Amino acid sequence: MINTTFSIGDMSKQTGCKVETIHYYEKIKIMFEPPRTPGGHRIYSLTDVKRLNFIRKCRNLGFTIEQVRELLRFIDEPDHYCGEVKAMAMVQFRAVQDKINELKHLQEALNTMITECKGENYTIDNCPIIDALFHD
Amino acid sequence: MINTTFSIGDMSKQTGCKVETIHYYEKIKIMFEPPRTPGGHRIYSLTDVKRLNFIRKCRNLGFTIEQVRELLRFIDEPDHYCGEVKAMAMVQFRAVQDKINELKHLQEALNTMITECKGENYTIDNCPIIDALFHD
DNA sequence: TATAAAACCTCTAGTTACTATAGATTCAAG
DNA sequence: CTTGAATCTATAGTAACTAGAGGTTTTATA
Repeated sequence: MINTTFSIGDMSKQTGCKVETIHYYEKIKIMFEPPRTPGGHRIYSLTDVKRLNFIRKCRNLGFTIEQVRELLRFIDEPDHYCGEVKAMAMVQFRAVQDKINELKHLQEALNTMITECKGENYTIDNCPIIDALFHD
Repeated sequence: MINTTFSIGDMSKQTGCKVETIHYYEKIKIMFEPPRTPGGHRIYSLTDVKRLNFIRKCRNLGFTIEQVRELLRFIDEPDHYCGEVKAMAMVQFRAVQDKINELKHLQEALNTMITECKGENYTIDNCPIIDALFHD
């Protein structure tokens, strides 16, 4: 069949995106309002499934909704260049790198505290972790 | 002076924590309600400054407010052991490690897309990034 | 001491990206 | 034809703040 249709539940299964989230994406207008059955249930096409997949993948890559919205503009409107997309991906790459560095610092701090702490039966009074955190 | 006092603005400067956030911490009861001036302004002590510093440091280390609340219980209530604190720090350490691994995967995916993309004058139609995201 | 500006007060609503609930309706299977 | 699953709309809740309105108090300067 060329014109397969999907209920919102089908879409949900295809994409791993919850039904409520699809409603939400429609509300914030990154998914289009689909046609309805006479009873009012949403009818989706394969294009919709692909679009939703795109959105989910972008989200998993750490793009914000607003960034996804921008990427979708590239798709929805003609006259955009691949370079624009690449630039966004590179910005995102650097943002991820920053986040990784930050977390590494954090991990070091935790590690220092953990290795210095004897644990067990020592009381809070002389716990190096509390100490490190509490006394500047 | 032994009993130095601080206005909420002083506290804010000492800790780098916004005034509104201090209000918020009071509302959710991780900071105590301090005494007031006759006019109703909050009066803080050095202990309050230290407590707020503790909270901010924990937050910067990635602890949630609820985890901070638990750590504060260790401080506020006697009869707790250092080992409990250490255990929480270790759980946090592992959580951070997981997050780092996740971000590294994400970064690889982005990198693959970026290196495959010629950018520049190529149109959206044959952009490998859009392609990778859109066509499953 | 008067006054004006800065800081503070309370309360409410907004942020991000969903998630969860309630109560009603529609659809699909037997 | 009936029943249970899926769907509908609308609203409120989540985390951890942030921002704003509109009013009062404090502090610094003239």
